[in-house]
Amino acid sequence: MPTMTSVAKRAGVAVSTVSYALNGTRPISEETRQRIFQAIEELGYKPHALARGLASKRSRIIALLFPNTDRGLGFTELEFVTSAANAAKENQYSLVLWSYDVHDLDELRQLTQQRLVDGVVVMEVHENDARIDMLRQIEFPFSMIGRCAGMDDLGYVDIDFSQTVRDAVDHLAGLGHTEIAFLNQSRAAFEAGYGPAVRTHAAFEQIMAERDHESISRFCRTELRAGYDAFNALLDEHPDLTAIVTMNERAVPGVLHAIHDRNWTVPDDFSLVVIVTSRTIAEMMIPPLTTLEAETGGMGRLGVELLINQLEGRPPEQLQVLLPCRLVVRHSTGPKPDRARAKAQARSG
Amino acid sequence: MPTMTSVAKRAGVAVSTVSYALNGTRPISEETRQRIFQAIEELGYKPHALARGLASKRSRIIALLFPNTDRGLGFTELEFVTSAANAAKENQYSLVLWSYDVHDLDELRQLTQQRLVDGVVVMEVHENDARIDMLRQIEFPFSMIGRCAGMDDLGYVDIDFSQTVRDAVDHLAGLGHTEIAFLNQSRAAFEAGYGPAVRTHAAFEQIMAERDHESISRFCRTELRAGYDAFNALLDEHPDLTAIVTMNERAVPGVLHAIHDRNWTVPDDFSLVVIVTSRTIAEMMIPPLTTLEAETGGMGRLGVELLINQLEGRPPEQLQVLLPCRLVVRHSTGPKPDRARAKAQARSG
DNA sequence: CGCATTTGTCGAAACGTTTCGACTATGCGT
DNA sequence: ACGCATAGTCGAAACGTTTCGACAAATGCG
Repeated sequence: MPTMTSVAKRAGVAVSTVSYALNGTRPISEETRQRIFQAIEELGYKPHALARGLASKRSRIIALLFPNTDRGLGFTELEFVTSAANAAKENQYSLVLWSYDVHDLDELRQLTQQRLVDGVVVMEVHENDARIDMLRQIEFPFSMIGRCAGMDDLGYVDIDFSQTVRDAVDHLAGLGHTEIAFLNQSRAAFEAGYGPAVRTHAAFEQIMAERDHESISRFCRTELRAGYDAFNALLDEHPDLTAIVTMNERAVPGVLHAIHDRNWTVPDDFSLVVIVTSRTIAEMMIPPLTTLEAETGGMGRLGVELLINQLEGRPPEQLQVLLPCRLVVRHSTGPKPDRARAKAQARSG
Repeated sequence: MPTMTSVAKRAGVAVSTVSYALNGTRPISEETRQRIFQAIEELGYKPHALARGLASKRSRIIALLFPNTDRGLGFTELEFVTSAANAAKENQYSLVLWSYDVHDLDELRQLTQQRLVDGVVVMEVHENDARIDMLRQIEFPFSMIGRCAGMDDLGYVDIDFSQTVRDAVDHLAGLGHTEIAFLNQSRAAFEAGYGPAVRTHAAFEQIMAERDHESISRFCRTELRAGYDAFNALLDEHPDLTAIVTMNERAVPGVLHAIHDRNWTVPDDFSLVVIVTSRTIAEMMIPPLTTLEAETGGMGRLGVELLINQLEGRPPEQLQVLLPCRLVVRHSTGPKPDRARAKAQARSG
């Protein structure tokens, strides 16, 4: 396997000269450069990543830190991972995947001490996140997907949850709906300070307050059955509900089943808008869902770029980015139904 | 940051001794070992991954090679990636993600020459895969998810497509269905030699031949609209069809729409079994799908373990693994409908 | 024309490990 | 008592880069 020394020999120069030519660290005459690159070409030389990293103290590897839940990542996170990998590659970095045990802070410390990676992108940041505190304390470079408390000087990229909820409610209100509920993710996630759950909840409350409406919301585990039960519970308590906003994509099938079991159809009898989800999910349901779609790909990319900018000492264009979601109207939302008339019709029909 | 030299000083031994103690490369007296580990503890020392890799010529990093398609990975692949990362971690390896351009072989060669990784796990292997040929030629260690031609001595893990298709057909036959079609993935994938598409096709043909039935199958792009059209085309040509087997999960919603638009219901008027998919997908549809579910998590793990065994010179328990899929009966399959009677009823009703 | 700067290059010292050969005790068989 | 393997340790040479200081030649400037 060719090494830098063999290249230097063949080109008739010192190894340091080869290094300068390769990295542009110092000026090199055009003629020498030519000779060097020719030698490189002929030998098929590629710098040894580890040696380079050891000498330069920069491995050009970054890690993506993702939570090690039992049921793997959600859909949204997938596009995320691939786009992060692509973004890293475009910047000549490698991306390593570190799953972490949420409760084992020490593991994370160990990992950073190995000096394998120059920095980490932390996924699923919580409101008070011990990991962030630690990284900060040991001054290890990082960027975040999501936000946490006291983050004024930290780089992050997140979804603009507040605006997204507002857009969802506005869409429904535009169709005449007034009795709207919010179906959150699990109470556990909320109480753990999971950003999306906390922020959407707060946003919904505020928006309803602005509209002088009661804020009806409910937690729901991220699974079919929980969605089914949650919908029924919600309608038992608030029979006048005509629409739901939710970020709980896994519960949606359950909700649809429950609606179906009432002999209602979507969107004639009930409207549903799912926020922060993807087109693929939306099109998988029947009927196809009206959504507010996040550009998750963009998030992975931005998270990586934020980190790399920081590593290279480049000032980022924006240290903190809030991404909007795009409203895509499909077939799960429609005008507010007239339940009284519907009932009368059913009786006469 | 503490280094091996500082540990050696504090313990009053040579650096090489520390190395031996750490790796068990040579015998160390119990007493010295104690002193060394105490020093390590006190200093909070962790070996420098790059230095270790450089000196030992083994980075303990492996790469997962995934295709860089525009629409990102499918759902199935997600669990896959996370389980691979976990398996690597459990074996004290790091996993880096390399997306590759299918057409750029040179890029792959470059990557391997960087000597960053000890080996690669190749995803989505094709029947005649140039990448595999290259890796083989340069004798770079690898394992495969999927199979390719001439792979007798290569390690791989794949799904037992043939058995899976058989199980699907048997399930439908058990319900009385005889007119069954297979909805494949895109013709492009098939012609590119994409293993799953090729193998399921072949299996279906053979099984139908065994049953003395015509083998009706059709290619279909992996998207909603294509599923819709494919179903209609299929039923125009073969009006007696009562069931479909498919591995094209993205087309399924389209198929369901098309069925719905005929005023048919699933499973009363038509049965559908989706193979090599996941529970999450199955539960997302209405009605929940009868599936043959792959343990994708197991695949990622196995692929990684296969590679690591090879790297460590351990003989693998099994060099080649075929994973079965499990039949999960939900609500998209039912007894063969009696179309004639149904029609008569409709006329009289 | 002389002096300071810049350009282009070199050699050597890092970077933090592993590994090899060599050396001293120690215990063994004879 | 004598050689001999073995346990336990050391020092030094890798591994393949980057980076620093030095230096000669070329260039600019008053």
